[in-house]
Amino acid sequence: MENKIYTIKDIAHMAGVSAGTVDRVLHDRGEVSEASLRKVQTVLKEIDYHPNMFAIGLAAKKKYCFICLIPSYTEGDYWHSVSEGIERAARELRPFNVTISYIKYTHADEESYKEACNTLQESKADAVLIAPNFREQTLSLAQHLKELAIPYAFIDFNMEGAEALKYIGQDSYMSGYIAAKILMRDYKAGQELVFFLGNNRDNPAEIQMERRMDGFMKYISDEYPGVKVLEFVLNKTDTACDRRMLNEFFATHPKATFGVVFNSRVYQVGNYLRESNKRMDALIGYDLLQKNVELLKSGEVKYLIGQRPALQGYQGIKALCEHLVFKNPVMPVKYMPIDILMKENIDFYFEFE
Amino acid sequence: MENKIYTIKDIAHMAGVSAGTVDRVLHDRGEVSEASLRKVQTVLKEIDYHPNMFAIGLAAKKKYCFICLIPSYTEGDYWHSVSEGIERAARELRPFNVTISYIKYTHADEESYKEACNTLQESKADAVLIAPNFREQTLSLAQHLKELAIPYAFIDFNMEGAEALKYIGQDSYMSGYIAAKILMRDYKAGQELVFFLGNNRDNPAEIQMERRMDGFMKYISDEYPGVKVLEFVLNKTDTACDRRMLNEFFATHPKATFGVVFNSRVYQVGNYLRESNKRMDALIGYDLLQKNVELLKSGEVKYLIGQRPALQGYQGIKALCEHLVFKNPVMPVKYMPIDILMKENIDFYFEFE
DNA sequence: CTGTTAGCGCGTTCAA
DNA sequence: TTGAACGCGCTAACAG
Repeated sequence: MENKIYTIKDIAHMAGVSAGTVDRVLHDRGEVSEASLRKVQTVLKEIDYHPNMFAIGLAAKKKYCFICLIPSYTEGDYWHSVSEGIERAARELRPFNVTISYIKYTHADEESYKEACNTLQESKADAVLIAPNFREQTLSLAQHLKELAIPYAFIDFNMEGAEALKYIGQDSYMSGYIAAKILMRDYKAGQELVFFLGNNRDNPAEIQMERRMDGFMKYISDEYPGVKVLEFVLNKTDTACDRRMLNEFFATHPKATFGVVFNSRVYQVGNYLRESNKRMDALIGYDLLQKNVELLKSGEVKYLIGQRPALQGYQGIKALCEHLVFKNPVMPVKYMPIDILMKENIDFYFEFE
Repeated sequence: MENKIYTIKDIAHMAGVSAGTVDRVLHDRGEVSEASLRKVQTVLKEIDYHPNMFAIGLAAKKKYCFICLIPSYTEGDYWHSVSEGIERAARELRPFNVTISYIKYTHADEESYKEACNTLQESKADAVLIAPNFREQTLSLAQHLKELAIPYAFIDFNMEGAEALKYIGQDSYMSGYIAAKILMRDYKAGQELVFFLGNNRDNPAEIQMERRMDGFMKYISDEYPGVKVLEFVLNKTDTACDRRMLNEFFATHPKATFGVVFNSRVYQVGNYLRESNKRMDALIGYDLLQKNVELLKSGEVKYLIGQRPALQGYQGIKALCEHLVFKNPVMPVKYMPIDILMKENIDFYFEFE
């Protein structure tokens, strides 16, 4: 357990070779005789050598170009948080000559995704962070990257079959299960449940929602098997239409006072409630979008489940960097915590700092 | 929004002085004429200069000695987590010549704390991280440090009146309020509440418990004003005694099925329940000690409130470093998130990585 | 008061 | 195949 910090010079001295040779061995870029190689390796085995990161950062001339394939976003939405995490990683890694750029696509728009994938294939990246969308394009992209030995990581959603360096995201099934467990605390016999769903069922991102639903239903069927579950499809954009439909829905289902929104747009329901001066007994949703958080504070939304989007972006980039730049091993899967937020603890919540 | 990365040389060039002078200005260690000072400051105001941390790390010769005054601990307990965070910070900061050492005391033991404070005053530290215990000694220690201009930060518990560089911890009142809100979900009329309390009321750490209790009672009196609340004092060490007393307690109070432990020793109650093959309808406690987590998983404990001890240690050290080494401004207060853990999300929980 | 200079540890030439 | 030499950006010591 020596505490001494060894430098390349130390190793060179001990092995009886020069620093240059040690460096060649460490980065095995050949041009080293068998004899020197063995001498250096012997020394390396004996000591606990950790290169000085600061010297590496300072000296490195190699530029790394990371590209992120993520949905485009507006201020305060989910992918905005992801990009904040990415930006944070970018700042930390800038001294290592890592530069990060983006290729954005429209979420759930197949044409847009396809185009983005193509753009990515044409650009030359050293590593890629992907928020996957459509399966087929993703797999073909993964294939292409694998052939070029370009490491790639997935965030948010794991595309089975495309073996990425790393997947970072939440266990959707369990987060659905927890949503149910939290929500049903307030349940009293006779009340009905509403699932507010998105209207684009062809969307691959719906797979995630469905896993959440499965988890949710698992809890319901275990603990509250008799509960009546209604479904209401929210229009992604047409608020006026939603409003009419919701009015009608709540008029015809007066007992439907427990709501779940499986995507991150619980604000659609929350805003409706606020505007029409209604309340549900309990409404739960996902993700801490600004709009969602406001409604949590004002009470229309009772619970939010957080999945640390910024941390996902941050860790995704860091993982690629660990692998590519620092040559450190990387765990293939990292599940994010399932954070439970209510009016009372939302103010103390943060992902960083 | 220029993206250019400026170096000291750039600044020197722009200001028409030498790099040495710029360095003197940046670290205001005098020996600079009014004229040069102004020229450099003008340039600094115009550009967005961030020194290259790697160069700093590589070049710095100054040694920094940080000392942590914290309770001694055993594997898996609360202060062990804190120290893990500190160690993580230590690893990150080692290249900046920051070394971290500890002075430990026995929690809630006034003599031990006094002695530790004295040891600290005699040792020469460049910065100090304090987990405060007894008020009087803490204030006098703070006074001493202030006179020597040694920065100090508090974690876990804020000692009012001793103006530290930073306080990092949880809002105890709110975390008590949340504990009540969570616990009472399962409440059914007629059931009784038990507060399991520690037996050393003279302990200053009890102040924190009391704030939690206040928050808890605030919720109870707002939402369940009629609930009967019982108290049970746990012996810190004498398990056999506790066991007898608990048997008697539960025998005489069959409706007392809702429990709260305001300190981190919910495992005392949980283990009793497990051993005597009992269950309470709901039991909530604080802190993710190994023992607590096990009981959460096996069901004797239903909820745990987490307060990120490791992050507290980590951020405490980092704050001192930001202030002392990097000369960056530091926010005086940082509240930790109030994490809600249940059997279902405990496996995904982590403070780092 | 100011400019110059010598490293910090490592990556990368370039001669030998 | 190797070693020596330079520079990354910054700090600190030194000479002017």
